Amino acid sequence: MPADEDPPVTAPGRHPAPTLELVAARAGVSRATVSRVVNGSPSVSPPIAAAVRRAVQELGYVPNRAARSLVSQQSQAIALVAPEDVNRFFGDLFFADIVSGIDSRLEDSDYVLNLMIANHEPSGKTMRYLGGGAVDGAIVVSHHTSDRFLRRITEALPVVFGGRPSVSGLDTYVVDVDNVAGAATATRRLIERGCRRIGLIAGPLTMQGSIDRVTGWRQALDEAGVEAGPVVDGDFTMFGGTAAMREMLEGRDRVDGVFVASDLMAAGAIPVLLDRGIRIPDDVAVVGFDDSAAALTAGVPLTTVRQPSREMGWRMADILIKVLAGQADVPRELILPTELVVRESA
Amino acid sequence: MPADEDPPVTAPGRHPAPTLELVAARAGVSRATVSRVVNGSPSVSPPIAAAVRRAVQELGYVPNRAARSLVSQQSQAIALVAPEDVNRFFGDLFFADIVSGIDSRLEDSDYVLNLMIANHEPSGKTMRYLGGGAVDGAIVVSHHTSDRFLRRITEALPVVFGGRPSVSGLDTYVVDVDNVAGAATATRRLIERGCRRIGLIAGPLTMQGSIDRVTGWRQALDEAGVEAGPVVDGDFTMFGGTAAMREMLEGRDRVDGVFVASDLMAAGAIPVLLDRGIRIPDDVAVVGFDDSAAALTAGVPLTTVRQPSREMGWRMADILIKVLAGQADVPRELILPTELVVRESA
DNA sequence: TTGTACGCGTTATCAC
DNA sequence: GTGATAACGCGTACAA
Repeated sequence: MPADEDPPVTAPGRHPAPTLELVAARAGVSRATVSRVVNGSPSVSPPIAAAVRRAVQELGYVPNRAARSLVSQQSQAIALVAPEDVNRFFGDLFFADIVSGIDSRLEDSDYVLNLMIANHEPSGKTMRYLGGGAVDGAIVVSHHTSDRFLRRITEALPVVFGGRPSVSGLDTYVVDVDNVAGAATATRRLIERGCRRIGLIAGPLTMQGSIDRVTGWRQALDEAGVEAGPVVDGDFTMFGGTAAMREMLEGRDRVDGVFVASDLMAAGAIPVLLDRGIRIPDDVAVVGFDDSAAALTAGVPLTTVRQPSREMGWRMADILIKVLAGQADVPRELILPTELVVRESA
Repeated sequence: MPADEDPPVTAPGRHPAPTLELVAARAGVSRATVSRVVNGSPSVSPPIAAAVRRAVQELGYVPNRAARSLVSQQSQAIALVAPEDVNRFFGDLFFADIVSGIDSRLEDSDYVLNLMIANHEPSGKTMRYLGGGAVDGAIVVSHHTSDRFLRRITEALPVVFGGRPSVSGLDTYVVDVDNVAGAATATRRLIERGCRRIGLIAGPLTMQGSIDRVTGWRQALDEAGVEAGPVVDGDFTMFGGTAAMREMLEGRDRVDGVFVASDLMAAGAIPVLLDRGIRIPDDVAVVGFDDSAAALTAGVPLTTVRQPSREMGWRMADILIKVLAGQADVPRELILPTELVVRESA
C-alpha cells in the first residue's frame, strides 16, 4: 500500500521545454548559431538563419529566461512598488492610469512587471527581493515621507519615482507634475469665481505631493490677498473626502469654495454638500485634482486640474528602460504640465 | 574626443552581489555547505552552520534567483492574468480584493506576482512568456467566453481560474461562487419586498458569471410566478450601469425593483434614479452583487449579495501553490458561499 | 560565417 | 558531516 507515493513535482502532461540544443540539432547547426539567430545577430547567412527559424517555429522554442538572466545578469523584470494599502492603491483610478501607462511602454519591450503592493513599510523579504537581482529596476509610487526605505531602495537598484520624494540627495529619477502650480491654478479658479472663503481638503501630509498642493493653495490665496479658509485632511480616499467635508461644514468657518487635493476625495466630498441641499457651484464651488475617472462620478461633473497620469506611467517606464540600457542622457527629473479642466463644479 | 564612449551597462556604484562562493570562502567551508545551510538542510553541524550564517549576514548574501531557477526548473513567480482593459480592471474594487487576497497568501511564500493585464486577447508575446517557464503558474480572472486562449493557457501551465470558464473539459482549477444561487437570493429579496416588476441590469454575457446571474434572476422569478421585467446589459462598469438604468427607465416597462449584477454598476445606476426623484427603495428597490467597496458609495447604502472576494483571491493563490508543490488532493473546483447583506436599497 | 568551450550561481549526487 | 563535481540553458570570446 503506497501510502506515501511521491507526487509528481511537475504537472502531468506538460512537455519539457525545447532547448537551444534541440533546435540546433534539428536545424543541423550549433547552439551558438541558433543563439545568434534568436538574438538577431547580423552575422549569420540567410539560408542558415531561415532553417533555424523554421526549427524554432516547429519546436515552439522559447528562450529560457532563467538561463538568459544568469548569463546576462539581467532579469528583464521591473517592479512596481507601492508602499500602500492594496485597497487604497486600487481604489484610486489615478493609479490605474499609471499602471496603464507603464504597461503600454512595456508592451513592446521584453520587460515584465512585478507588482509589489507593500502594506506599510516593505519587509525585509521585499527588500531582499528587490536588491537581490530579481528585478533590474523599480518604479516607486505612492511613497510617504516616513518611508525609511526610500534611501535603501535607491541604493539597491535603479529607481524611478512617481512623485518627488521628500528625501533629497537620492540617486534616482523622478517623474512628477508641478503640484504647487497646479494647486495654485485650481485655487485661482475659485477666487476668480468670486469665492472668498476657500477651504482645503488636503492629502496626507506624509506625501510630498500633498504638501506641495497645500503650498500652492496658500500661495494663490496670498497673491490675491484672500484669507485662508479651513484645512482638513482627507487622506486621499473617498471616505476621507466625505469625512473631511463633514468636518469642514461643522466647523465655525463658512466656506464658499473648496479645493480638494484629489478627485477621489472630491467624489466623496460632493455628495455631502448635495445631501445638505448646498448647491454646487452656486453655494460652494469645488475644484479637484487629477482628472481621474472619479471626476465624472462625483455627482456633479468636476472642475479639476488634469495631470497626465497615463503619460506619467509611460514616462517612468521609459526612463527606467533607458537607464537600464545604459543610456547616458536621461534627465533626472521630468516635470509634466498640468491643465485646468473646467466642468460644472466651479 | 570620445564621442561614442561606451556607457556602463550597470548603474555605477552598485556592488556586485555576493555569491555562494564568496560566502563559502569567508566561512571557510565549501559552496555545498553554504547551500545546505541556506536551504535549511539538517545534516550540517551547528557550529559550522552558525559560522556560515554569520558570513551570510555580514556579506548580505541573497541567493541568485536566476541560478536557482535554472537548476530547480521553477521560477517562483506566478502571473495574474486579466484579459481586460486596465481601467476596467482597476475600476472595479472587486479585483482590488482579489489582488489583496492573492497578495496576502503570497506574502509568506517565496512567490512573487507578475501582473499581466492584457487588453483584449493576450498577444503571442504574452503566451510565449506564460508558456516559456517564466512563471510557474497563473491565476486568470475576468475572462470572457470568447477568449480562445483559455485552452491554450491551460495547456501551457497550471492555471487557477477566478470564475468558472465557459469552456469545459479544461485541465484546470476553479474558484467561484454559486452565481445562480446568489442572484436568485437577491431577486427573492425583491419579491419578498413586494416588487412585481423586477428588471435586471446584467453583466457582459461573454462571461459565465454574468450568464449565471441572469439564470438565477429568472429562476427566482419563475419560482414565484412573477413575470420577468426588462433586461439591459450594463457591462460591469459604472458608466454601463448608468446607461443601462437610463435605458430601462425609458423603456415602456415600468419597474419597481432591479437586480443589478454588480455593485459597481449599481453605483452608476442609483444616481439616475435619485436624479429623477425616484425614491429608493420605496419606488424602486435595488439589490447589487459583490459587496465591494462600491456598495457604500452608491448614494444609498446598497443591499447586495456578498461574495468573499478577498478570500477568493487567497484561495486561488493557495490552490496554485499547492498544485505547484505537487500536492495531490487539491479540489478541482471550490465554490464559496454568498450571503445577502441587507442595507437600505432593498 | 560558423563552431568550440567556458562561465554565469545554484542544487544535487556522489564519494570521502 | 563535508567537499568535489556535474548538470541546468544560455551568451559570447575565441578559434577555425
